[in-house]
Amino acid sequence: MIQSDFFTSVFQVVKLIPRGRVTSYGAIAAYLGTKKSSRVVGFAMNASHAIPGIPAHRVVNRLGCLTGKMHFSNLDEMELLLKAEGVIVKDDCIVNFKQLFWDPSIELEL
DNA sequence: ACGCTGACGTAAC
DNA sequence: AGTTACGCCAGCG
Repeated sequence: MIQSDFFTSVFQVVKLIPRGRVTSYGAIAAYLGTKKSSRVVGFAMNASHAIPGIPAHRVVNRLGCLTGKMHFSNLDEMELLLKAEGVIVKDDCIVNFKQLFWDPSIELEL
């Protein structure tokens, strides 16, 4: 185990995010059963920098805003990647976030 | 070794 | 209904 179980769980869920979809920290946290640990989920994403295959750009806050873009090499990186997948990003926020929202507690349940 | 902060979200006032 | 405070876990000062 390179990361803690919680971190690993987060990574697993994030890696399962389909292309062109996005999810929120809270959704992942809720899926893990610790919705109060949403902060830790975001923090886990920080560790994702060392993990290839972790589309952190697909993970945004519950408002659909690219709050984590600042942590990318280039601020436009996250936004660019999302746009490349068909995600409409305006003012660092996903316009059709509700439409592209991918909830693990729902998608994975089905 | 102790305490603060941090890519959020919910609860309480 | 809006604002403030708190909780979670781990990394870093």
